Amino acid sequence: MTIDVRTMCLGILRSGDATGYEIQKQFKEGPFGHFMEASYGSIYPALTRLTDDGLVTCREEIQDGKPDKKVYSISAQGQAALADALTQDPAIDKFRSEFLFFMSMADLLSNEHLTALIDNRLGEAKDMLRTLAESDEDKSLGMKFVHEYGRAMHQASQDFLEQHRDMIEGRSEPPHSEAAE
Amino acid sequence: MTIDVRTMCLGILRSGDATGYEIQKQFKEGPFGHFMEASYGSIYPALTRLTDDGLVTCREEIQDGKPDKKVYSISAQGQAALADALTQDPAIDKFRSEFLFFMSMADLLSNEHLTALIDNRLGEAKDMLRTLAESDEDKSLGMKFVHEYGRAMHQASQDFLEQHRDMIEGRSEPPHSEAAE
DNA sequence: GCTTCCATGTAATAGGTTACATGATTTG
DNA sequence: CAAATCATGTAACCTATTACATGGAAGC
Repeated sequence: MTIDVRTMCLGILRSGDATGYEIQKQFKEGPFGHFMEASYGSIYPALTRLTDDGLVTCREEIQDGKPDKKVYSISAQGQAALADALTQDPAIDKFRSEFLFFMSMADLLSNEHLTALIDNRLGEAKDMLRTLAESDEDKSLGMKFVHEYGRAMHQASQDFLEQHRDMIEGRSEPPHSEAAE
Repeated sequence: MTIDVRTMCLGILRSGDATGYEIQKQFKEGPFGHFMEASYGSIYPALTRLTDDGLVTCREEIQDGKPDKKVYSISAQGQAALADALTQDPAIDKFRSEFLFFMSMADLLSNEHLTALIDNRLGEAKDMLRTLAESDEDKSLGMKFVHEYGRAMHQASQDFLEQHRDMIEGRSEPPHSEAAE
């Protein structure tokens, strides 16, 4: 059994009550953002099921303009279910990079294209680094650890790209369609 | 449109003819292994469709004991389709780590468990590093680049874990069920 | 003798994403 | 005035994984 969205939601709720909307933000920008993800389409059904199973409780906060807010809290049973999930072995880390796929075919791309790709990737790394730097509130040790890990990885990525981009840029001419063959 | 298994197969076939079986190995151990993955269940149907669409050609090699080998080659149309796919913007890199999810909940786990988790993760990083070191044949520039990138990242991961594991290990007692609260 | 490697393929299933539907309020 | 933010939820779709089915040969 692999960690699914339900379990991830339990994990997020452990650091405080939240709405589905807020949980999604945690996946996108929060401390979990750099190694997990989930969309509304999976989060809302997950919260419904967690409620049905008694793993979370839900209180509704009526709001004026917006739709009523549903604030979820993890229950004792939820804590237990989470602890139980942590009994299994974690799946191997997965990294998927279309950027690297593109780079592996560098000889099919023009220098301008390669430069743009690297600049974009570098921009992403810097965005992540900034996001991580911003969310610097008080956290549990575990949170600090994963936070620092993320920082280290994105820094390493940035460093690598800056130091090795010339390896692939500034080479021969872009491949012409009608060039010699 | 995001890079799917079909496109990835085209990319792999660019560096040489291969069977479905060999392609899967490239995803698992080869130079693409650290940033892409695919299983037989997706590779074989992909190759069938690529053949139907004329993007690859297939020649059968009869073997004695084993089932006949189907060796695939990328065609001119396949080259074009690949080049076209590289026109799109690559999707943002995705990293998914159940290991980090576990670590973020470190306060729910015993020191022994945390130690085991880190040791396992470290083992994986070392395995990857070894695999990358082995596949050191002659490659294109692009291949070398992604190879070095992978090396750098796994090295950074290893370094981080070795240098920061004490941050999370050797702490207070594992959470007893009946301990004071 | 058991496991792994070679080798191809199919079917059931799961899991999630994308797009849709709705709508007020705030920010640029 | 347009876009983003807040806020929830459903349904169609897609894609890929898992398990299954088959089986000889080679290595441990």
